[in-house]
Amino acid sequence: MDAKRRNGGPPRGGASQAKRGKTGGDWEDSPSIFEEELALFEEADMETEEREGQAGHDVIPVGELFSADLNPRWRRPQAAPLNPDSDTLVFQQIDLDYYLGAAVAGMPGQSQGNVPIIRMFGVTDSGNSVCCHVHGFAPYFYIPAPNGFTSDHLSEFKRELNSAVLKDMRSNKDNMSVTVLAVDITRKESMYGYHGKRIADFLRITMAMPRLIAPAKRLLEQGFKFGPFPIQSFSSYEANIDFEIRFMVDSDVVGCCWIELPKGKYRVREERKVGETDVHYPGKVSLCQYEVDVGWTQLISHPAEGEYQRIAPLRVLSFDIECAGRKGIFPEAEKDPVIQIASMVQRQGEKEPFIRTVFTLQSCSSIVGSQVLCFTKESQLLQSWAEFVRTVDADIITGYNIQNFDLPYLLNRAATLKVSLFPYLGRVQGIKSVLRDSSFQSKQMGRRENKILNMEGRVQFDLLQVLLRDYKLRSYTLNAVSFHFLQEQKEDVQHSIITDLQNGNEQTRRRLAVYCLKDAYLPLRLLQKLMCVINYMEMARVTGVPLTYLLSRGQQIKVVSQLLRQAMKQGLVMPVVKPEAGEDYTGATVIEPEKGYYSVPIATLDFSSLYPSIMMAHNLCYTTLLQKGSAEKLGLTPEDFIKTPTGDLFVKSSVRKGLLPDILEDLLSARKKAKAELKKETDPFKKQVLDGRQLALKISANSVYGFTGAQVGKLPCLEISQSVTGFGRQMIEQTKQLVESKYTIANGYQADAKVIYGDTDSVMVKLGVDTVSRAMEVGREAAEWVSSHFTPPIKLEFEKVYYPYLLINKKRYAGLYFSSSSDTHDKMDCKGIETVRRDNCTLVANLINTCLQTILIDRDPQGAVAHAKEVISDLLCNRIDISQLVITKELTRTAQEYAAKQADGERHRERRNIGGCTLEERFSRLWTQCQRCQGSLHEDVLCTSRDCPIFYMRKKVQKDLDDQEKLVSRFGW
DNA sequence: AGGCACACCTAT
DNA sequence: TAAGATAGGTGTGCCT
Repeated sequence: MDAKRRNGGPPRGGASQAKRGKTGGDWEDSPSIFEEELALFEEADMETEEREGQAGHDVIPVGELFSADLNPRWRRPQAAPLNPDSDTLVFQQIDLDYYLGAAVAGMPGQSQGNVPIIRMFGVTDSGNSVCCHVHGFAPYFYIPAPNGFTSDHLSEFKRELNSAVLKDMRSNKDNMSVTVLAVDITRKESMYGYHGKRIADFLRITMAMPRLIAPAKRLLEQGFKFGPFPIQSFSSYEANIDFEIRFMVDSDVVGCCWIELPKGKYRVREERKVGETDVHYPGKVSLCQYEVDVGWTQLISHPAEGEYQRIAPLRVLSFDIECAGRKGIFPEAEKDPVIQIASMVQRQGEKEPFIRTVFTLQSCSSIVGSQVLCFTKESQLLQSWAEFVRTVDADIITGYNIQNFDLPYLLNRAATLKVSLFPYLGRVQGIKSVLRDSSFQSKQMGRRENKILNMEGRVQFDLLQVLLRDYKLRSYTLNAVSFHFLQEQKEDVQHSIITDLQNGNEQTRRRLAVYCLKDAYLPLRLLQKLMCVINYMEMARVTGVPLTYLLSRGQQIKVVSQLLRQAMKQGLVMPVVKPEAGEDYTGATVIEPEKGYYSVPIATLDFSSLYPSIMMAHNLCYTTLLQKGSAEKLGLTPEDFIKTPTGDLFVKSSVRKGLLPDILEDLLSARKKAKAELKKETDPFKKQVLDGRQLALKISANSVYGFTGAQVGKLPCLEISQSVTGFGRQMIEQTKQLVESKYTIANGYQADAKVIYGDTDSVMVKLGVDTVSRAMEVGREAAEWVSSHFTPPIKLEFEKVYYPYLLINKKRYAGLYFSSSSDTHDKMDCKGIETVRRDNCTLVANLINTCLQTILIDRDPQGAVAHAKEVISDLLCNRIDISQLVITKELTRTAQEYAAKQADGERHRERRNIGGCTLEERFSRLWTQCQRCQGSLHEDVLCTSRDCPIFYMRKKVQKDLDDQEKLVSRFGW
């Protein structure tokens, strides 16, 4: 059963269904468009056949045996011999982690016991995979040296701390004797607050393993005594940095960058036979073609510039599974078999997948353009697919909801069938892929329960997760998403008949296989269309975090990574603050709207990148903040610092340039550069990369402010964030004053200009001009003039003209948007109105949308009212498809809660109890019909149950009609 | 009826 | 252990 998308949706969009109207039994229809597409791949393949070997499209009954040699394409290109004495090894690193292992002879670092080893995975230009073990890097943190501390005290401090840490350990299963590797005195300065560039002695404490940092920090905080010093509590610095980030910052490695291992500086690992082990010179442990050891200071990391902007020919594997569920029951891996797995493999940068294959249980007719492998035993199917994954050696694994459905299902199914060789999906031999539960919580995304599966060296890039993070959509089913972005839909197979198709014949199973293949193909198409891989890589490069962090972590880590890099250059260290929620601070101003319908052009002026430019203009940073009394203590004159609108003090850049302004300048100038290159570039692929880059740079710049205001965060600084919003409030107010004072009749203009609305960084101005082009002219001039009143890089820009403009309320308006041309509008822009809100059913959204069009384009408000009345009448007379009345989002979530509850068998706690309505009742109300009126839409049996969707929607539409009428009378049409 | 707390989702 | 920010409209439930 196609379980993961079975989120209980109502029959979707009556139209497409009525058109197709296929039910079980009607299977032997003509080939679908997708099948023709697949067949076209076959023709394209003929050309490359000779070079890459046979694609092998035939149906292959595999039976008891399986051999990867069935298809020579599966393997990566042969790797040329690598001689470390004469060859440099260059690869793009795509995943980076660390493990604890025995030291390798000849490599730097501790030689005793288990040591942390960084592991980088990547791909060379020729498409060969690389696993690189990086040795000698150990985790560390800082504390301020106590008064009177000299190098004579180092060994005693180290000894005492070491024994304290050892004593603190509950169990010492690794039998460690040395936990503290080193303690050094270094000259550093805290990045928090300006204190006259007073560089002080810090102790840099190097630990043997990353997990020893936290206890060492805790012990030092709690109060630590050593030598002649009294017991004291030490604050710590940079003790909360992930080990991977620590390494990347220190070695100047960023996510997805190119790594060069110079000749003579690394060692190649060879394949070892069983029994030939040598603990000091280990053999290959990974499935990668090249496996090497290198000292952490020997590798060269190339900044993503020039030729190193390129992307290696990564292998992207997309897959989808089908299981044969029982009627009406969510498939359970313990009971329901996996019957098909379709896989498509594409090289990043190429247009089409070069491997298209489907593994089926039982026979299946051939499909032109793809390889069908049939199995008689499910366990064989599973094991062979795992071997397929290992053979293809994918760098990126994608699909739709693979993280929370397909992969967990396969793993659990394999465990049920005792397919012992299945759960080794990573690139490191002998590391079992294990399922874990995790819950990720943020204000932005709420609580999200996720399954986590380790697959060392392969990046799991679940398209659903990407879409949930980056796009606000009404529905996240693969079908809806494909339609939205590709105007294409899934193959038409009702999930309820999947089991029947499986139990039919090789023709019905073929139909299922085509469906399954398409579900593996669509994610690839979407990745390509949305440029996800490229955009994520650019984000990793810009912010310096590993690719995987972008999907598994929040926003903060990206800023931390950049902050640490900038701080290191200046000898600054980042304090560890313990997160505690405090009082909210004041945010932006929303100018009281002059509500109404404007049949004159309204010019809109915006501050571009308002918050970043405020931080740059006023040098707001941790390092420039003057804490209470500091100004006097440091003998600063009033010329040395500024007072922000919130009364906070910051030194000027003449005294010290802040880190945050530096980061922002780098980001924004890099963005300018990327945009300039984008303009010049002709190669579409390079263009995509550059566009992804400029987008990443913009997003990164905008997230710096949020980081300083994140009270439960790594380094909140409300003085910065409240000063930023304070400046913003002042600026929007001043902008309003300036515009209204200059553009007056008294100053020789046609009319007195009026700012009718504004939010945070924008003002909407009625300039009193008649035409769009005139509004553009005056708007441009006004923006430039206002800009001259502010400190660079703060800049007010003319952005667009609305004509006409309907201002309903704060954060709710609509208008025809003119920016590229003054003759024709680019679009109808709707903000905050039902049409853009996902908590409304499509009937209401469509109704309002049509009304707005009638009002704004046809300029016929009476027509809008008439339309609303017509819809009401349709509703009362049963002429509206019930699916139009359902809120997809609500439905999806309720269905998911329901499914989750069924899966757990646990008592479900209502998050929001609506009128004592239980989850089951809610589910059934959304899923089917109101229990009382049975969904009747006729007025005679008007249902007044609060839980009746019809009643609810009728009320809603009625209200919207009222609103329309109110609008008409309010604005005097 | 009106006020309040809360949920949800958007604008910026 | 990790988690960007605040402002604000609209609707529901519940109390007085």
